Amino acid sequence: MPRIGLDLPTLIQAAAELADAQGLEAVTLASVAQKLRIRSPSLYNHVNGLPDLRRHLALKGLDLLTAELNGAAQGQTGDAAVYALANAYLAFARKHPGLYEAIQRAPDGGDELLAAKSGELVGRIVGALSEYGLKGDAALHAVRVFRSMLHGFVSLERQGGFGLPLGLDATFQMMIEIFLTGIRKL
Amino acid sequence: MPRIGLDLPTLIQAAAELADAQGLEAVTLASVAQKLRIRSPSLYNHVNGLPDLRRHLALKGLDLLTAELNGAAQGQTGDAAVYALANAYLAFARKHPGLYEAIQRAPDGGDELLAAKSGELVGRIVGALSEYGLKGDAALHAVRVFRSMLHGFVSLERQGGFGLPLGLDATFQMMIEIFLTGIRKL
DNA sequence: ATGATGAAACTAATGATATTAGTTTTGGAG
DNA sequence: CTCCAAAACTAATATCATTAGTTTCATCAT
Repeated sequence: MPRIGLDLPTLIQAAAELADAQGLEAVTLASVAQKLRIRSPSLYNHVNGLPDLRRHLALKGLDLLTAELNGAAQGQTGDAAVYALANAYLAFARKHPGLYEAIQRAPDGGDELLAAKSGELVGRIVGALSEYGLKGDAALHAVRVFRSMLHGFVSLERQGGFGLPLGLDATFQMMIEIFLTGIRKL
Repeated sequence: MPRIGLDLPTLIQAAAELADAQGLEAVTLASVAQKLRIRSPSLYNHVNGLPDLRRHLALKGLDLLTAELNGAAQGQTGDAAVYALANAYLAFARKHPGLYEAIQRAPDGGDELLAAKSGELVGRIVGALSEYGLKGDAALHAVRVFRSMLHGFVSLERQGGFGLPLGLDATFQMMIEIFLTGIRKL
């Protein structure tokens, strides 16, 4: 039994790589343990079972995504900020499909940390849309619509729901355009 | 061994009820067999394993959804048709969350029947948007954007991604409005 | 140096699942 | 009434998560 020196970040990193390469379904305690050259019960020294491992993946995904969005929106304002945010969101989902899926499938009921990180991400979007003079409920609705569009596109694209992948980037840009045109009319 | 007289439609119906009540994850051969008071290996007389069962759920979901959309769009034209389609889509996803999930998670690679039914559904949407004078690629993009919005909203709503469920219907209506405003400007 | 301690690995065992193989029963066609 | 194929069954295997209990070793206090 050589002492490997495994720690939580290394474990989550291995799981994240598996998720991004083969999908979240492929992340089992058995597969992660095999990748780390360890027996699966040993993982319980770092993580509280499969649900907890998935939760950590979601947390890592939220951290990464938030960081990407923050970086992309740096110094941008108005339409440029919205486009930057949207494109960074799409880029993240394409680069980290497994982590993206982990974010979506995380049950946020009662999980304070998860809710906080999730709220931080939404806050970034709220900020970008705050310049459009939307008042009260309209602002809330606009943020929800924006998120729906982004997530719907990413989700359909990943699942191959669009058929031929031709012109997907153009579709995405047009979607943002439609959104901006729409909310200016409100 | 009393002969139960189980057939494929009954089996799929039982699985669909389980899916809608407890989520697609809860649909296992074991759980379906228990609901039918049968041993799980017996299911192989009707279905070719769990993946095949999931496929049948997706097919049933597509049939139901397409029927709902067809009914809702009957005789409607223009904006009314788009609203009717969107609302029927949302209503279906709320009423049949398990079947909706089954549709999304179905791998359509190489499955002709699945692809055909999927195409039929998309065709219904194409029809509703054909009156807006979109030419060539623009029409393709518009359909994709519409589907992204619908799916994104439904998906986030189901997962609780919007936080408080307050005003979700208003958000949805505004989303359609934004879409229609946007594509008229093209 | 050395020895105790606790963390981190292990083995063993249990229970759920899907799946395959082979067996039994029975409803219905001839 | 007989036979047969379909539809149920039992038995067995493999994979997975999880729990319990065991061993080892790195580190820190002596």
